[in-house]
Amino acid sequence: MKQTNYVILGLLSESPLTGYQIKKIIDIRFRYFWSESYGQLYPTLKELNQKGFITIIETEGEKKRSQITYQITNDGLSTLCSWLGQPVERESVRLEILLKMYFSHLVEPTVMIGHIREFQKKHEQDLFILDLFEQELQAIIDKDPIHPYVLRIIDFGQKINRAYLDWSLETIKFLESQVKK
Amino acid sequence: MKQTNYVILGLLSESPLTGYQIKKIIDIRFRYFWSESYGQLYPTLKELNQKGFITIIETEGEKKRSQITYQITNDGLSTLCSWLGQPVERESVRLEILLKMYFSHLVEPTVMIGHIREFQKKHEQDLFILDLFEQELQAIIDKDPIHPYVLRIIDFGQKINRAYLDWSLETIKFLESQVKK
DNA sequence: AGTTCCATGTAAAAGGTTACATGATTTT
DNA sequence: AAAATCATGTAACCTTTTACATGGAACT
Repeated sequence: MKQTNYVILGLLSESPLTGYQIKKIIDIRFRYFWSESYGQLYPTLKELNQKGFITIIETEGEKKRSQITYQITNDGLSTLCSWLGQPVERESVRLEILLKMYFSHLVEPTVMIGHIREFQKKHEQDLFILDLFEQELQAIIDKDPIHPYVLRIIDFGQKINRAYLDWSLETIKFLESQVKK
Repeated sequence: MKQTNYVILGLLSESPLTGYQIKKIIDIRFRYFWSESYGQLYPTLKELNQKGFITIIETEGEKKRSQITYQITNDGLSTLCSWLGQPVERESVRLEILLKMYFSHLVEPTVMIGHIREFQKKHEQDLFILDLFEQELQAIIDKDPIHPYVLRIIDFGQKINRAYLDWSLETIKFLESQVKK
């Protein structure tokens, strides 16, 4: 079963959510290690519902706005737990910037400097947001047993982004030394 | 045009290669930031050939073993260079281990400790190989103007893998503290 | 009145993996 | 003689993105 299923089951194991809310959570909290598109999410929600791993609750409960809130079932929860026990299989990383860096001796060093500055800007922002998250979470760390787990994934993001930024600085320095030649 | 095209063009910009050799280089040198399958590579080589970005040389030049060596054309080279000038677009990272970590409060801490130890082992090996690469390259750094560029991508790999390993150690420590409870 | 956000969805295309087939060569 | 590696390729399948359509609600 594709991974999208488990992301959905995992998020629904915490609380009932709509497809739209699931997408937002992935975009914000999982941004630096996961992504999903609507074209993937909505059909998968339907499939999970058909299989009985999730059910619909309070369709148009109070609001008239069309929204479908899903809840995980016992079947869904045990499927999720059995997946958690399986060995980690897929680890896919594809960084175009490294591909470009590798071949960038073919163009002016300034070209690559531009790319890396963009990369740097993006990951400075990511790190900034993660640091905020961490602070907020540290303040309420004991309120929920999940919090220390969340902190671990925030820490991962921080470490990775710091590595990205270190590399960017060093690489810009190197490329600037190439310009002078 | 999909990224596979540019990986191929990039590698052929250094020297003529067969599809099989391209695959091996990607598996070894680009392992920690890129991957390609044969099902993707061979058809793409055909397409690039049809478009005139690469040509076939010395098909069965000396050896009788069926092998097709490709060479980049001027068209291919200028296509590659124009891509190098375009802003970096896709940066896809999908780490199942973080997904599992996020939801792992649902299972025994020992389960996740097992997963992380595997992860750790894998990236210790990666780092070991990168350190070897670095040493070899440092010894011949002045022999080719490309070498300092290659060193930059090795450095990236080292930084990322060190971040992975730091995180693994800290996270195993945290999970072990959860076991005792 | 217009824009933005909420919210769901689909169809087509693109991207990518897996499993298989084939056969030569080299190593054990 | 068997196993591993070199080498190419394809077809089926799965996964994922993109672009579009729809319309209500909230904000400005």
